[in-house]
Amino acid sequence: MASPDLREVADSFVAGIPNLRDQVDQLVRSIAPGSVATYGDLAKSLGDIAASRWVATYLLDPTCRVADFSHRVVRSTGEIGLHYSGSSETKTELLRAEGVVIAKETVHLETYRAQLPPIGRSLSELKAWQLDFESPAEPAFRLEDIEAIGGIDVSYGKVQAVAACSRMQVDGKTTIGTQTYVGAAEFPYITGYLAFREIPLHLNLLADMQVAGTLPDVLLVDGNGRLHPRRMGIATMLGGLAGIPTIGVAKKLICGVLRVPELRVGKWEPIVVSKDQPDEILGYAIVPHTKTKHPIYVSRGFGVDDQAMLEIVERCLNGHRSPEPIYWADRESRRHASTL
DNA sequence: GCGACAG
DNA sequence: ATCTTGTCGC
Repeated sequence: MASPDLREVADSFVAGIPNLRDQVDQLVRSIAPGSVATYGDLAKSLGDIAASRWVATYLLDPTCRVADFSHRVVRSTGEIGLHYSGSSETKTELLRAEGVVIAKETVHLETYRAQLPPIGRSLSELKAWQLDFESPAEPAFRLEDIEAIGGIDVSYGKVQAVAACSRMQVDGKTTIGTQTYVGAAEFPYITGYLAFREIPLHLNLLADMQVAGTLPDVLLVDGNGRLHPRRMGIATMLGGLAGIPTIGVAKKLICGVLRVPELRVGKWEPIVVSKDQPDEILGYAIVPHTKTKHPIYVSRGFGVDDQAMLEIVERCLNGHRSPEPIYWADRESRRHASTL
């Protein structure tokens, strides 16, 4: 299997990501004076209610390009909510001036709710992309053939972000080296869509490593793999795009439930879709050491079976909560980002 | 009122 | 993820 030019993979991936800010701007401008929409209405027009918190955050930012129209966006309860000016009274007065009746700081949504236009090429399309994503054939993974285990993470500075990949020997604990890549993270963080925020940085870093001949044989990714609402977390998508075996390692549970009531330090326990489906295992949780009560959540990314996955992660556990490659990538990317 | 979700 | 002080513990 010819390995792909990762710079080209990065460029074409980026080309397929919509600009959510532009789309929210367009939607907000479409709300006529005298009517309102909710943050959730806008998110649904983008294609996923999960974006509602980001929409609210964006519209409350004073530098937002549609700040002058953002008073027309209220909470799902009809409550006026916050305003970029810092004053809900200002927001209320702006709405009243446009003829909207407000009682008890609340709008009657049934009366004033605007009809929003549909948006093409947005979150709905990204969701479909995740559901339809076709991973290339997974080459047989042979644990005895690997020479380097990588860990990849992203930290954020004022303007730009830094991706770092640290490589360790097969013992999982001996450092070989770290490479970094600085770039912009354009796409916002929305639960379930982390891949579209961080993979552009990941792929460009991996492209640099491809040139340098330093690509690891397996990559631990800060985030989930199969343990994802659509079974397509960042680790799975990155591995499929780059053709590199990956494992997802997260610090918080995004979905699913623990199959057992309690975790024991150092013991893997399955995470399943629900108590009713105890056989569909999405990933595994483990409390890595005595110092912490917090588990990590590990799931298959691409090209590695569950048994090899757990063996690799175990080798990398060395007194920190995260496996060493991720621990170091996090440390280095954060240190670099703090200087930006 | 509560659940409630990677980075 | 980031914003943030001192503080508790190994």
